[in-house]
Amino acid sequence: MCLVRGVQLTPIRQQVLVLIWDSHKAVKAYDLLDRIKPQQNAAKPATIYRALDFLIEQGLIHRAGSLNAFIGCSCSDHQHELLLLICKHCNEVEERATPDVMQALSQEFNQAGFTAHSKAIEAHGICGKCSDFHSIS
Amino acid sequence: MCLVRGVQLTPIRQQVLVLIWDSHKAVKAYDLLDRIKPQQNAAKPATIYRALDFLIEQGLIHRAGSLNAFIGCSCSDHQHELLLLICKHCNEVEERATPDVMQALSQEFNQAGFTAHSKAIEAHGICGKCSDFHSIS
DNA sequence: TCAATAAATGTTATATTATAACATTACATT
DNA sequence: AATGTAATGTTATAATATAACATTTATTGA
Repeated sequence: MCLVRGVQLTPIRQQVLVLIWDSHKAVKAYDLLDRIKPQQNAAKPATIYRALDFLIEQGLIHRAGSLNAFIGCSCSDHQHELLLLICKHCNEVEERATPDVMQALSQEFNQAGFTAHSKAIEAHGICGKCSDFHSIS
Repeated sequence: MCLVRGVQLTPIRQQVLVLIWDSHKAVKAYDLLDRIKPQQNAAKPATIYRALDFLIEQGLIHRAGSLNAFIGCSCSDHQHELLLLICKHCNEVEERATPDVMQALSQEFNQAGFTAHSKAIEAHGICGKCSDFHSIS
């Protein structure tokens, strides 16, 4: 994908991307910094934030504003405007493409005369797995 | 409203709320800290963050996660799950109640088996006023 | 090819945002 | 008055993020 776009997925950027995809939880920048140290001994905050900026620009990850954390984008090649379902219990983040919601949103933008460049929806609550577990036990 | 709920809108909390409502832009915590100093000489970060926590709990303000900033909630008495339209040009934030979007969202939660406790939608772009201005000039 | 340019990274420092932990005060209830 | 609770004061520090400038690496174009 990066090849096609003529941008470089350098080792640092790739390592950060892999670390983010290592779990389905939102990851903090400084956790990434700690975890990239074995491979990038000289890594500093700027190292991470630059990689994050790049990955966000390319639509490969999202910033979860409500958490000050980052999460891989599972639909990078098509639209990556999506809904993040953040579980308070297991901390996993589910991403969903939401055509209906997005269409309703677009209408709202039109009504408001607003030109949207980016949009983000974040919901906090309890995911299916965790509520199943609780109701069983 | 706070009376009805049996919670205290103390001077500090009220002053913070007023300061937030002083503009329709999202306000940073440390700006609030500076601006409350004339009235609350002893104010420290904790002073502000405690007031902000209270106001968020009561649904009187929102945290705009994508900005690390805070904005008054114009619909505190009914549902305060809403859409924030953040203008990159004038920095004003318009809030809109969005029944259609919220309904589509609820369906999405059902499908995902997700129990939502809170939801936030933030859009970045250019507001009507600013795009009018640009197209005229 | 090689100089010029641009892109990425290294490095140091610091700015910004937020919370922890414990002390004190204010006020209500018994 | 004693007790409890909510709010605030106070000090310190943690966590998140960027600025600014130097150096290295990749790309381009003569």
